[in-house]
Amino acid sequence: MLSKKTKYAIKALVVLGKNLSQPPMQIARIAEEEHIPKKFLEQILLDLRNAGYLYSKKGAGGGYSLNKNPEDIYLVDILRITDGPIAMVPCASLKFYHKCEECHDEVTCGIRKAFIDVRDASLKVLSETSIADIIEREKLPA
Amino acid sequence: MLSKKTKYAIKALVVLGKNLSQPPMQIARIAEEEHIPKKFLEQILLDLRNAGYLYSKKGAGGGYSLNKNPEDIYLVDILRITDGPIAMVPCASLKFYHKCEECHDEVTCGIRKAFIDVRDASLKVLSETSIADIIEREKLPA
DNA sequence: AATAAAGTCTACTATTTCTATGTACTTTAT
DNA sequence: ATAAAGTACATAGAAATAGTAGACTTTATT
Repeated sequence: MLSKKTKYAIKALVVLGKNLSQPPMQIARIAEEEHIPKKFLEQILLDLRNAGYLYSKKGAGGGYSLNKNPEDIYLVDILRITDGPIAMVPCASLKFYHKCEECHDEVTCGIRKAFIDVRDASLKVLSETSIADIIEREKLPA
Repeated sequence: MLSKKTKYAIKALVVLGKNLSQPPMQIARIAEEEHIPKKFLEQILLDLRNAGYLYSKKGAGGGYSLNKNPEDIYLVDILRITDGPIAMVPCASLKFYHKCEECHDEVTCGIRKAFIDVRDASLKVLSETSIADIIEREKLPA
């Protein structure tokens, strides 16, 4: 399951993606609109900022805006920042690989091989879906 | 991430799948071979049994064996028993669907649509991979 | 019939991870 | 100078996961 952190991150990016040409948007406003606890959202936006996806401005009239085009922000990127690995087992992870403690022999492990396939399948979708796609889909009928 | 419960369940099923023609195997032996806490494994095997995947026999000489062919036990089934939903958001789940609390309008929700795609992708792999496949893969070179 | 070897069932505890909040600090516009 | 914002770090609270305990039932063996 996706953590709330990640869900909030995606929601915030979608909101900011709709706010492109406007002045930066305050945390408090995003929090209110999306029903996200403000202090929690602060942390999340900071993570996204430190990862290069957001631009922030301090002081009066400050706030957050996207630092990339919505077409160039993919779900994989966000998930990896907020939730970590995409794979369901650490030994099948590309970016957060580490050995499973109890594993005898990783090379022949059939479980690992199966979950590498699962990872590849979800990775494909997550790498093809951008914030722009999500915004676009909200305009369409179900 | 896969819970340890699920990982243990898969390992146990694989062991039992290799034990097909032999007499039932004791929990203690599976636990030892796979380095799984025995009492924890008891619960897991019980779940798998109650779901119809294992046959059990009490008393001296008792133990567990598969109640289906390894070819007919798919990863999806196991995950759903031990971990629950395959989807990453409840509103995109087939078997464990429920509304996301904070969701305004599910029908147009772009996040939901994206994660339905993700679910379909992983579901496909998980529904195509059986215990027999895992056993088969362990025999192959990396 | 007695015994020991197994699984069953329910409840509980411990640990970890996730979610959220609190406080003090920095930057910037007015 | 002041107020409006973000930044940083620490901590608390809640929920899920992992693991443990103990009493009970069934069955093979003697």
